[in-house]
Amino acid sequence: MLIRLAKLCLISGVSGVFWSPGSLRERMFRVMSRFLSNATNRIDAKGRVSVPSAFRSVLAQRNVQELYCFQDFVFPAISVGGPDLLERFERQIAAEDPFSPDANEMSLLIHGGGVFMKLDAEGRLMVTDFIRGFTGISDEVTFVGRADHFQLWQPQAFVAAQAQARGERKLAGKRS
Amino acid sequence: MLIRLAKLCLISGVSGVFWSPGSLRERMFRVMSRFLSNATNRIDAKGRVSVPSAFRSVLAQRNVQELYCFQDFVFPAISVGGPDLLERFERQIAAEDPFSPDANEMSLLIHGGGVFMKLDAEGRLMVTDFIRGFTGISDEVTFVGRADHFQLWQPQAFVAAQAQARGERKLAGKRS
DNA sequence: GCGTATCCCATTGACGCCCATATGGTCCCA
DNA sequence: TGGGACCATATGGGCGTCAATGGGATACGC
Repeated sequence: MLIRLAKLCLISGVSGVFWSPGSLRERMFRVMSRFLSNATNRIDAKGRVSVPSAFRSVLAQRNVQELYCFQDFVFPAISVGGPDLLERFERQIAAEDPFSPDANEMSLLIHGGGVFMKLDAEGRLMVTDFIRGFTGISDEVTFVGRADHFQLWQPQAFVAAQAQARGERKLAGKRS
Repeated sequence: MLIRLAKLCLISGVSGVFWSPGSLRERMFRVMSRFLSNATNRIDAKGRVSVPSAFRSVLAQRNVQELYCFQDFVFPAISVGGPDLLERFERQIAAEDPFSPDANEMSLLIHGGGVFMKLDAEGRLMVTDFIRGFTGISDEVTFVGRADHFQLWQPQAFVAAQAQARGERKLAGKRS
């Protein structure tokens, strides 16, 4: 527990300049905080789970009311961010050849595979079948910060993926 | 030809709606009223199925009373939108040589392969043989949001198509 | 007149909104 | 420095509302 809270404490206090897309105003917001670290919360009998407070305050700072959630392209995880996330994807569609089947597939994933969700008054979200089926989540959720968004993982799947990523980096070379 | 028609679909649809000029307020409105996410509902003994509430409210915001339904150009799915969808296609045809093979075939698909439908008082639509035959739908329908329209899929066909699209994206390494 | 589609009402199960509580941390003061 | 009041967060649960579904009744077309 001590370790978990210590991790969370880091999140709110982060500051510093880093590059991100968007206008100056948007960047000013993002500079102040980002989604960092991870925490595991339980799902209650009604299928709800509390979003970590640190993540909620990041959302509040960014004036994010509705959460755009989609099934991640590479990991068995649900990625969660503001509507700007969806707009970035749509911009990406518009950027590449809009005639390509690629764009059509992209739309199938980000529109057909994406949901807008809202938190309740206590900062909890419903863990729907949409989330459970794709992630394998049953009774616990691991929230993982990814700077401009965060992810929902099945706890064991997360530690496994993290361990594998760590191993691959070790094999890849001695770069930091 | 199929690719060509798919192009027309993308031109008139996804990219055409959301990147048109307009005030921030107008864009906000459009953002709020997109068809997003997917949901699977049962067909009752009379052959009716409830359109998800989220989609119905989008239709209401756009003052869509009659639904224009047509067989999708690339997927085994029925695409559903307002009359404006059909009008965009017709404008597209009018833009080309009216006697060209392209325009001819386009008309064959959007006119010959399209119907108008209405929802009942509870927001349900009849699943006709027109829909069943083309999609393979039997007792359940998956509604899939596609930004400016939505689609009716046979549930298994949808997860298969989505999985394939995701697999191709993963291989391409296009994760943003 | 019979099959089909539309209208209307009932049911129920899920979800949103609200308040309660416990657990653990922080801060203040002796 | 240690104890205790105070606070924040995570979690549990009651309850009302609404959406999804089922089914009877009626209108319409062949």
